[in-house]
Amino acid sequence: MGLDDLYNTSLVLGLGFSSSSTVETTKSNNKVKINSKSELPSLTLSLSGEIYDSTVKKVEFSDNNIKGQYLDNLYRQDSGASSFVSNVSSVKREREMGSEEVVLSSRNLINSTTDEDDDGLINGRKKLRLTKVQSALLEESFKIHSTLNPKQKQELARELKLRPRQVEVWFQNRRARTKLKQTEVDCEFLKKCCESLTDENRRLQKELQELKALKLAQPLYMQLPAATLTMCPSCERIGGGGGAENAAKSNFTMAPKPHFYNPFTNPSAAC
DNA sequence: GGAGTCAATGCGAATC
DNA sequence: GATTCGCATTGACTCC
Repeated sequence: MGLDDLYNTSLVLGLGFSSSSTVETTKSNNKVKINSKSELPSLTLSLSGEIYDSTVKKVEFSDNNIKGQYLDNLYRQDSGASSFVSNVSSVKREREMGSEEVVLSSRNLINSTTDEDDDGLINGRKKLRLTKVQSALLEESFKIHSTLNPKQKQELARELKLRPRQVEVWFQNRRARTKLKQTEVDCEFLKKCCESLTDENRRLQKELQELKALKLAQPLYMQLPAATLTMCPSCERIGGGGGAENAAKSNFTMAPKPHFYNPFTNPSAAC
């Protein structure tokens, strides 16, 4: 099959919705919203060359070179920055978007004839670089909704002159990058939390050690259950049957030094 | 030339 | 069963 056959005689049957309407569905997590107002499915029949640019109605070629250039322009912007080269080997992918099939298959046939063609294609795969305009539009669209429904995908692909699959892949990779970035941010946050908790733990351990040492150094009266010690309401001293003396003798000093008393054993000790 | 970026691929899981 | 997604991976390309 030659280019004449590919380009002039390939008809594309497409099923879609009218461009003036929008679809609305709700997806659980990603908040995809598409308005479903006056949705009218439509069937279109066109030449394969019209797929990526609806403004192109009819193109006639004087020779195969011009035809080839036109084919290239369908897949490339900014001097080759956005070239489509993908071996559509996957059966899964060949199912996608029937209207593109003719063109993709045709291009693939062209590429598959040699390992390297005029564009420097090697094994049918060349790095696609999106143009700034394409990237900007994709980013804008991503800000609005991080996932696309088929209608949005088609629309965006048509605007950007890309395959729907390429738009889909871009969004998948973009989501992956976003997730990776968020993971890195979360990781940093958790690191700081960990450091903070480690410091806090260290401080509390130290405090615990000090309290244990304090307890060992405390006289017996201080080790009484709290319920048995009552602060003297008048002088704010705690009674404790000689505890004060022991406390005074103790090497441990507390400031201000309280007055202990025990109302159960020596109620008169209160001031 | 090695590292990083990013479009593209393949596959399994989930959903309908 | 078809479709879409996430994920791991590949490979082309750029930058230093």
